[in-house]
Order: sequence, then structure tokens, then C-alpha cells
Amino acid sequence: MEKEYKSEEDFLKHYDASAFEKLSATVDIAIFSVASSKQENYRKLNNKHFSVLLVKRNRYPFKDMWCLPGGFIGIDETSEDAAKRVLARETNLKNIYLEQLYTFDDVKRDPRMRIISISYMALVDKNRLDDTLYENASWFNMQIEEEDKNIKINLNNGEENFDIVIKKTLKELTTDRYKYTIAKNDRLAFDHPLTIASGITRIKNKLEYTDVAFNLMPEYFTLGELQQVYEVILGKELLDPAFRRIISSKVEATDKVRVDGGHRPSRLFKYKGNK
Amino acid sequence: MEKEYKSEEDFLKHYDASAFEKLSATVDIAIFSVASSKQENYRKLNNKHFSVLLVKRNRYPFKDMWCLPGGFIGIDETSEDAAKRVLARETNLKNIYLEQLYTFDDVKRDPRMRIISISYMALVDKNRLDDTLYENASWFNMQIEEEDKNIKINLNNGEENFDIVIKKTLKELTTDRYKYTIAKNDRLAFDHPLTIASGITRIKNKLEYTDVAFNLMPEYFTLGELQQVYEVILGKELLDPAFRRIISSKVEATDKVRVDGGHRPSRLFKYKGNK
DNA sequence: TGAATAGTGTCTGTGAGACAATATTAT
DNA sequence: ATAATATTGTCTCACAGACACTATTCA
Repeated sequence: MEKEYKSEEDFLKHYDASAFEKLSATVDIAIFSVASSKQENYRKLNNKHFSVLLVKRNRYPFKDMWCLPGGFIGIDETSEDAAKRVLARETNLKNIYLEQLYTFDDVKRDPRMRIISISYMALVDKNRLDDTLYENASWFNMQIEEEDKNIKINLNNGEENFDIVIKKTLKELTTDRYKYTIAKNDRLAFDHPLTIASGITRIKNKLEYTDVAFNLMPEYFTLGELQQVYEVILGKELLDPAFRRIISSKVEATDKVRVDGGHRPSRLFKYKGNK
Repeated sequence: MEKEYKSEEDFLKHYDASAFEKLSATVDIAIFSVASSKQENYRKLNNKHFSVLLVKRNRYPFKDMWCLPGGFIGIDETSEDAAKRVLARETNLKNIYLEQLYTFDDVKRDPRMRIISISYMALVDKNRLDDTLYENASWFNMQIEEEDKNIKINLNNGEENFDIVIKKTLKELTTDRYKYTIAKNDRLAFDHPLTIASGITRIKNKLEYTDVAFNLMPEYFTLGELQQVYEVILGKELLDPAFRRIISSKVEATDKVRVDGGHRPSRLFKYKGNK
């Protein structure tokens, strides 16, 4: 039988907060960036790689496996605050692009107890980072192959190299929504392959209709570099004239020029905002 | 000092689940549908309204205010299972379109204690519903006006009529992401105006590039009806030829016809799937 | 017959895809 | 000179917006 209360205050004063079994919540962040690697040929541009920051776990559960940076959400902080806290710890940067992705909450996703994960995606310009990484963290280049209903991601940090495979099964006829399941994974902890896959899907889509890519760029950049960023994330080559047509309204030419190698120098541009 | 464990099992056996303060989690569902209302003029088509199911709270907190259907997430169920449970209770239907929207977790969003809300959007065809609604539930027609940076939603169930206003502030230059804040609301509980606004934004976007709309339709429908559904959700009129061009690849003509009023009868179509 | 919806035809402009052509640099 | 990237020009085709036109029904 429900008791009668005189007012909301009266109710709150008598509220029994233990009536429902509580659970724990964490944030996990897919921190994405684009890495450059030198080419052997002096004429060629640097290679670019879409990359994600992983942390090697030095404690149970999933000891010695890699996972996304994350942490428990305090009782007095929002998940976004927790994500910013983790981000500051890992990168020493503020004002990073941060977007909530999805809440993963399989009952058995953590062997310890019921823990749900509110996942985020962050985009950083690697030029703003110093080279010192927080303990056990490492950038992994990703090679993404989407074939049929499988997403295969090769992860490589120069020392370790492994694949994860995520299988997509269509949820319903009417949309593009898929249920993701892990088809192959023996190096990533928890359900983090799913988080990475959601992040990749999200940023791929957003590249098409927003300017998120500029969060991965330094203040001044060439259109060639920018195009490379689009290309490594989308996993396909773009035609120069088409790319420039689309991007032209969003960037502003500066009078600076970069002289790079055995080819015509390129003008430096900066982001102007979407007009 | 961290203790040394021999193995993952050893660690789990000694794990202290009380180390972090836990919190509660609920699901809240924006159940959307499209309602028809008769026209006085026998020639005209029925009016259509985009509508949402609300429940009048009969207990604290927010007693006597309206809220979205929802409930606590059990320790042994996923948020999606919880959502399906709530949905079955409210509509008596299974196989309803259900999509996770966003996790709202402001520290003070619930006056009782820290409760985060994993929100979902559901789409139902009103023809599948019987008229008996679960206790205190009621369908509200929505009149949505987006002007400048404000979303104004008029809610009307025939007896009660009120407005809520959500203010959008741009999060960053590079995307279309906004921070939503409640600018006006005195009849909806919690932060549910934000949940409704996210749901509306989500379905508006998905109308453009997916076939979600068909989840709101009965098996057989006329193209005029379908167009009305798009129009009331998008809040604008569409040109017939353009609409038919786009939709034609997704529907299949049947030999059935509906004779409606003082005008040419219309052919009935059914959803074919996106070719 | 008139008012309403159902359904089709067609013109025009915009914009993406494709490819060609020119410019400029270090070795 | 050559191989690379930088940058621009232009042709074509698909498609969305716009509007006109025909078809069919009931009071």
C-alpha cells in the first residue's frame, strides 16, 4: 500500500533510496586521431592512418589485454564530466571534440558485476599532443575493411598487430540499423570492439554531412592533407575536383604556403565554419 | 597497494563490488504514432497528427504531472529488455520499432537520488492498438514549431493543452550538434521535454534517409496517407511528384483500392523494402 | 457540375562523377 | 627532364524543385 504524502518535500524526506538494486556505470571513450608516417619516396606525401588510443590493462579483469580509456562515473558527476576527466588524464588537453555514442549494457558485459558503459567518441589533432602518453597508453593505426556484413579492423601500434571482426545483422527492413556482435577478438577487453565499431560508423556518417573532420586538423593545413583525412576514414579515394568543390565553402585560403618535396607547393587553408 | 591475484577467477572471487558508489538507471520511452481526426468536409482527407504517449503520474515525485512511460532497469535485464517490458505494458504489442536515443544523466535530474535515464524512441501503428490504454496513459497530439534556436511543441490530448519550449545552443562550429535546455515547461516531469525533443529530431532526420516511416503505417495504405505522415512529422508540405518519385522504389502497388469521399479513389500500396 | 484527391508528364537548374589539362617543385 | 602533388576547367548525367495537366469520385 502506498503511503500518502502531503507534498513533494514530504515525500522526498521519507524516500527509501534502497528500494531498487543499483548498478555501476562507466564511461569508455574511443579517442580517434590521424597519424602520419613518413614515406620512403621524397616526392610523396606522408602516409596517413586513422588511429585510436588504447590502454594496456595491468589489472584484472582482462589483465594484459587492451581497452579503451575509461573509468567509473562518480555519483556526483555526469558521464560527460567523467569523459572529460579521462580525456584530460590521457591527453592533457581540454576543448576536445566529444560526443556520446551509445550505452552498452549487456548483463554479462563485465565479469565483476553489472556495469553499464556510456560510450563516447573523441577527436583530437595529434599535433596538439606531446609525445608522452599516459601510462600504458598507445596509439593503434586502424585498417578498416567492410565487406558484406563484416567489419574487419586491423590494429597495429608498431609492436603489436591484431585483427578484430564485428558482424553486422540487420535489425529491421526499414532502416540501416544493425546489431553488432563480436565475431573475432582476443586482444581487446570487454565489449570494446563494439564501441570502436560504433565510433567508426558514427564518424564515417558525420564526415558526409558535417565538418567534424576539422577537429582532427591543425589550424593550418593543405587541402591535400584534408582530403587524405577524409580518405583514410572513409576508406576510399576521392576525386580531387569534387572534394575541393564541397570543401571550398568551408575553408579560407591563407597567404601561407607549404613547400614539401619534389612537387608544387601547396597553399595553406584554415577552417572558416560552414557558410 | 594492489593485491596480487593468480588469475582472473582468483581476482573475481575476491572482488569487492562495493568499492564504487552505485546508481540507479531507468528507461524512458518516447512512443510516437500518427493519429487521424475526421474532417468536417466530406471531400477532404482525415487530418493527421504526430502524437506521443504520456502517462499522468499519480505518485511523487512530480505527482500529477505528465511523463513518458518508463521504469527502473532491473539488475538482470538490459535497458532494451526493460524498454520492451514497458512497451508491452503500455501497448500490449510486441515487435515494435525501438531505438536507443541518448542517455540523460544530469546529477540533479531526479530529486530522489542519482538516477540516469537511458532513453528510447518507439514507433507504433495506431491501427494495431486497441483503444484501451494502460492506466493514466493518454495520446497527445504534437504541433511542432522550430523557429530560430527554439523548438516549441504544443501538446494536446483533447482535454489538456500546453506548450513546452526547448532552446538549442550550438555545441561547436563543426557539426549540427546542439545542447538542449528546457526554456519552458510546467507540465512534464523530469527532463522529459529533452527526451521528446531528441526523439523528434531523430525521427525527422531518419525520415530523410531511411524507411522508418513505414513503422507508423498499416499494412495497406495510400500514397496520400503516407505523404501526410511525412508532412506532419517534417512539419512542411511536400510536392506530390517528388514524393512519389522517391517513395516509388520502396512500395508495391496492390490491386486494392480505397474509395474515400468526393474524389478519385486511391490505390492501396504496401511496403516492399528498400531495393 | 464542382471541389476535392489521385496520378503523370515535363522543363529547368544544380550538383556530383569523370576526366583532361596546366602549374610548380626538388632531385 | 621527371615524377610527384596542386589546382582549375568542363562535359555529362541524374535528380530534385516546380508547375501543368489529366483522371475520377460524390453530393
